[in-house]
Amino acid sequence: MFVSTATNGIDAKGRVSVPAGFRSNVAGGPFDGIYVWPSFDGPWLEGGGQALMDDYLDMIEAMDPYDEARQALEQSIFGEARTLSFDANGRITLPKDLAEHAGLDGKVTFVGLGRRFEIWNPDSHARRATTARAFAKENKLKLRRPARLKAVDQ
Amino acid sequence: MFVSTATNGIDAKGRVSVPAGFRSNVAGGPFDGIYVWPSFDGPWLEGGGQALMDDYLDMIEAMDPYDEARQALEQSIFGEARTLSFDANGRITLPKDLAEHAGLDGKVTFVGLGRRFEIWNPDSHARRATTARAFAKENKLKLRRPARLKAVDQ
DNA sequence: TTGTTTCCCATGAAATCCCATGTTATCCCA
DNA sequence: TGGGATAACATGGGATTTCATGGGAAACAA
Repeated sequence: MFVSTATNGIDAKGRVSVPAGFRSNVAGGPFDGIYVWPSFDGPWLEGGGQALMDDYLDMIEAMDPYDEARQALEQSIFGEARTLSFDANGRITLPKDLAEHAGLDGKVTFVGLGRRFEIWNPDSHARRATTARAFAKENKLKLRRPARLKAVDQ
Repeated sequence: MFVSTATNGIDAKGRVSVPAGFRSNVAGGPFDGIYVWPSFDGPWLEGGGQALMDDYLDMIEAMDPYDEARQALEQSIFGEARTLSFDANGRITLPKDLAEHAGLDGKVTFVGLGRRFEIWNPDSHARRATTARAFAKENKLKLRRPARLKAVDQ
């Protein structure tokens, strides 16, 4: 599970350390690295490990082959995603176009969100985190008991 | 189940002993430790084990992916949470920003609340416990034996 | 060549591990 | 039921490892 937030630097070669907790979370996969693609929702990046991509594949395969939404998702996720491998010190090299999409420069913020994570410009993320906290407080009642807990007769 | 209240010291390195009863409650999980994040409701910390985080993940994933409330909750829970591992003696190291959020200094109070627990400044907790007791007395008639909840495969 | 990418090693700071100790709680047996 | 033995717990401090980061050399591409 991806949790917590960490800000690391981008060096002159475009390298960024992936937080150690994120790395251990994808360890054991078919390759030593992560999948990253531009969010189609805004100026940040989405990422995850093999397990996340398998989930998306299952969801997409459950749709009809020529469903327009399916084709859009296939294109926007699988078409845009990169496999970024770790170097011996746990860094990835961020491709320029991805850095551009997210407005990354100098420093980047990794945000764990459970099954997946996001990569943000630190300033943009700080603003978002502030509003999110207020919004979470107002909307906490939307959290409902998990579906896997069912009432039964005793 | 997390129950009872205990107050332990923070040492110079920021280490705190987690009450033994809390530790045994999360034993057997994928890592030997707890998840802790700042409450978005006030100056204290929320915590739990893997089971609690799995519940939150289920609840959040049951919401519409583009619901703003969902994104705010994802950010405020998973984005802010830390995995704090126990050392050989059952201590965690409290990150400075978490200690700051809860106004912790010298001593901390763990409060068991069933599926989750909270971490408080001992003085703040004493004040809250007093008002909570009065509130419970006024609202005791709301207690009803619920239908039993059982975990089921989905 | 010239620029880019990958691999390798160095370094300082921070986090973690390991061992020691006093105190409290629990066990056990008379 | 008393009371000593034993184990569990909370705490302190030094040693070691991990982590993030920087830079050079070798492989590769244009």
